Amino acid sequence: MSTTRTQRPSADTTRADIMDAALDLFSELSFEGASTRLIAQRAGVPQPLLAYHFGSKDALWRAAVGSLFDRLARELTQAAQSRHNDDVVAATKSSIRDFVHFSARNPQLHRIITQTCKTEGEHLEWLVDNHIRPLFTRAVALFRPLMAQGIVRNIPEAHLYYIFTGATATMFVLAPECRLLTGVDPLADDHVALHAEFVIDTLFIKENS
Amino acid sequence: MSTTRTQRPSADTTRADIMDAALDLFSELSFEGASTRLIAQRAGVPQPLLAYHFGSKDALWRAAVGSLFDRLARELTQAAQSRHNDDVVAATKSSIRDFVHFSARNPQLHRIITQTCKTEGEHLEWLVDNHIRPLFTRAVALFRPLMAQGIVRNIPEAHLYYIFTGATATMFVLAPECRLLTGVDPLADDHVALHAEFVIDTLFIKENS
DNA sequence: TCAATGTTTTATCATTTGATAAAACTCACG
DNA sequence: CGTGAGTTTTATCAAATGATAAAACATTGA
Repeated sequence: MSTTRTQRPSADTTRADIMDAALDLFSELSFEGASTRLIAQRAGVPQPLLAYHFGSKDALWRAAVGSLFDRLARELTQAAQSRHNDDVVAATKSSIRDFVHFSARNPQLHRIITQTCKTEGEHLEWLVDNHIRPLFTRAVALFRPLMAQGIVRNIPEAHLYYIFTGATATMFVLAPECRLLTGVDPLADDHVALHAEFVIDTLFIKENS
Repeated sequence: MSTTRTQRPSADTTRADIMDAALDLFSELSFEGASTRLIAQRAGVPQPLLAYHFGSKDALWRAAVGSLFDRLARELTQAAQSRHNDDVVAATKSSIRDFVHFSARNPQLHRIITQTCKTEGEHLEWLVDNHIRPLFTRAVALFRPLMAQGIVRNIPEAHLYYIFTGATATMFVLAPECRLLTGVDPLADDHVALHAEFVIDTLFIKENS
C-alpha cells in the first residue's frame, strides 16, 4: 500500500519459501548434502533462482540460519517480557519451558548447530560470533542467580550450558531414531511438555521429599 | 604364522587406516561431505583402493561405523566385568564414567549418531537395528533398578535415555564450539572427569545435604 | 500503451563426485 | 628363480554439483 514497497508482489515470498526449504534440507542433509537443486525443487522454483536471490549457496545458508536464530531470540524475549512480574524461580522455569518448546517445534535449530559446530571452519566462527554467543550469555544469566541461591545445581558455566542444551535438544534432534527405538514420537505436544518438566527436575535441586 | 593367513602382509593394516580416516571424516563432514578422495588422502592411499577393500562408499561407512560401536560395546563390557563385585550404586556410577570417557575420547561416535539419526533412511534403520538398540537396552537395564529404589530420578525410559546421552555427549560433540565460546577444551582429561561427575549429580537424587 | 525495472526461466559451463577397467607391483610358495 | 593370487596404482567414465549468461516474463509508473 505505502509508496515505498509498491513493487515486489511475490519476491520476498519466494525468498521466504526458499529459506524454509533450505532450513529443512540443510538441517537434515547437512550443508554439502543438501544440493541447490533439491532445495529449489522443495521450494517449487528453478535452481538458478537461489543464486539470484542470495548470491551463493553459502549466503543462502547464512540467511536461512540467521532468520531461525533471530526468531528464537525474538520469541524467547517476547515470552519472558509477557511475565516479568513472576517470581524468579517461576520465571526461570517458564523460560526453560519456552526453550524446550521452541527446540521441539524447530528441530532444525539444534540439528544445524550440531552439524556446524562439530567442525572448525568459517561457518562455525560465523555462527558462534553472530548467534550462539548471545544465546550462551542469555542462558548463563538465566541460571546464575539461582545457582547462587542453591536452587539450581552449582555447575561451571560451560558444563551447565551443554548439559542443559544437550538434555533439552537431543531427543528432538534424534526424533526419527526415537520413534524407531522407543515407539514414542517426541515431537508430540504431550511429550514435549513432559520433557520440559524432566529437564527442570534434572537441573533444579529437589526441595520437598 | 599359521598357514591360513600367511598372506596379507599389510592389507588389513591398510583397511584399518582407511576405516580410521573414514570415521574422522564421516563424523566431521557427514556422509555426503566426506569425499572418497579426501578419505583416501588422509589414509595415504589412492582413491580406488577404498572400492577395492570395501566395495562402495556405503559399505565403507558401515564397516567403519560398525567397528566403532563394536569397540564401545567391548570396552563397556570389559570395564564392567572387571568390577562386578562392587555394590550396585558404585558400579552404576562407574559405568556412567566409562561411557562419558569413551564419548570424550571418541567424539566421532555421537557425531555419527546425530548425523545419521536425524533423518529417516537406510543408514538410520541399519544403525538402530544393529548398534543403537543394544546400547539403549543396556542403558535402560543400567538405570532401571536404581530408579525403582528411588536413587536415580524416575523418568520414562525414552526421556531418560536422551537426557542422559544428550547431557553426556553434547559438550564433546561440539568441542570446537565449546573452545571458541568458553575457552574451555572439553576433551582435556580433567574436564572429562568433571563432566562425568556433573552428569551423575544430575541423574542421581542427592541424599546428604 | 510503452519503456524500464525487477523477477523468473531456460540452457549451459567447469569441477567434483563415486565407480570401474586395466596395468603394475609384491611376495609367499613350488 | 618364476608363477600366481592378492594388493596397489594409474587412467578414465558418467552423473551430479554450484554457478553464470542470456532470454522470457511480469508489473509498475509515465
